[in-house]
Amino acid sequence: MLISVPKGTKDILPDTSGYWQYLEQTAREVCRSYAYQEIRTPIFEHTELFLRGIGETTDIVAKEMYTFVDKGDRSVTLRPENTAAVVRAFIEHKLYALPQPTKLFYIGPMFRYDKPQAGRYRQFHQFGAEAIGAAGPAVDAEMILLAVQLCQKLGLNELKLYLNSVGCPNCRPVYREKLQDFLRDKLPQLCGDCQSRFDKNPLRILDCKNEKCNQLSQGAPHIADCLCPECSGHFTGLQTLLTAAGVDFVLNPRLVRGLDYYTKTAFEIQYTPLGAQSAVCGGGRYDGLIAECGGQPTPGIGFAMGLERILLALEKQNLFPEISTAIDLFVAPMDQAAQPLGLKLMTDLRRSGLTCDMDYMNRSLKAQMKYANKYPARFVAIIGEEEVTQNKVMLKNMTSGEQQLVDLDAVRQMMEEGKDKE
RNA sequence: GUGGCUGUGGUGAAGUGGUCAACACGGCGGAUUGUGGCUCCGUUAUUCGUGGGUUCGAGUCCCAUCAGUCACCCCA
Repeated sequence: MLISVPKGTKDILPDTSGYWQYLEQTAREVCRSYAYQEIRTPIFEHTELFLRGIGETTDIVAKEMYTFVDKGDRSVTLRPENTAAVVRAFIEHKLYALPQPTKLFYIGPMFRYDKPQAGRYRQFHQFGAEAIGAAGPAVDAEMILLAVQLCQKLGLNELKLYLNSVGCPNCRPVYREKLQDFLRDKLPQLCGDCQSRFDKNPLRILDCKNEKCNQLSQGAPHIADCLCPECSGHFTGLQTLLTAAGVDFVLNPRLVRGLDYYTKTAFEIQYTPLGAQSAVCGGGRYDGLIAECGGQPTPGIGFAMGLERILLALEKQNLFPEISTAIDLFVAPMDQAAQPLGLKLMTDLRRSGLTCDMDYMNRSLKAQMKYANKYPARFVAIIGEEEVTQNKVMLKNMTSGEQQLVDLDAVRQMMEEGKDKE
């Protein structure tokens, strides 16, 4: 019986790992230019962290976590997202003692027990950024700019930025009640999911894809109209900043985040061609989270990007860079007696940064030439009996077809000359 | 978690109850016993996701199971 990868996981093979490296590198570059520094937190944390941070009633916590008890009887959980862990680290290592705000980014795998689908895996990867310690809308703007700029740098267009404010503990309950009042008499007509949402999280009803629910919720009060002066000022301030920065956005009063910790700003970047998994990036402000996790009350904002989804979008738009497998030199030994000389040659060249490979399969010379062409190799060094006795190699330039018998020391020189000509 | 579709070699796929499971690409080997990207030749699935069942006989029908995929749900 063959063993395959667990459901919802994937091997990233050499034919695609280059795209991942490109994506990660681009993200790092953008972060560098925004002065965000990388943080690497553990893949698993105490379950308690996510219960408190994300919220016990959210779907993520209620039914999607990989939770287990370890041999020391501790309940631990594979991280389903990384904001709670970053906040934990912020408090644990007293990063608040450093000049504020603390600007961090991360790249790594996350785990959710979901039913797999295109762009949705049980182990998936997120790139995310967090800015902790600053309350004003300018950080919100920077955060959104960072996400947008990364998308632009990757060449993605057709992206839409949606913006909303979900209020704060002062004004959200007020809005919640208004919304419930509006929906109360329509309750029996709503779908089953929405009926149960009515008490738990009525804001999510606005986000329901069911057409009937959608119609019924038309005309519902907008949260933007119910914000307290503080939140409302923050929201308009952010819009002014974004407009000044030349960022297009769409106000979406129905945009709701799925995690409990969000306050004020909520945003999402969508790539519509991806269908049901069109949300490529999502984030927002979480002014209550740090205190919730046991720190001093501290404001914060962040976002996360689904890298598999970004990759899907890049693929759809043909935006992958060319990944070359070319090498500088392929060594073709005619028999095993030629191997020591070949190895020695390669070791010298590799030390000086050249890429070399050799045939290890005792193939015929013809087969070796064919193989060398797959890379392709710029040069091939043929080593037969005669070469071994003379301590030389037959160096062939694969572009020009020229070849000559040369000393080992001369090989590098010839290869560099060849490079100049090209 | 709910529902629809799919499952044949490394890959793309023919085959819809009855002799060796087409074909294409790729891989390997050869035509040239020291030389590539073209051409030609040979070779490459004791077996049709897995396990049961129906039948004289199943890749082909039925059931179960697993996996993939799409939609819902959820979210990045």
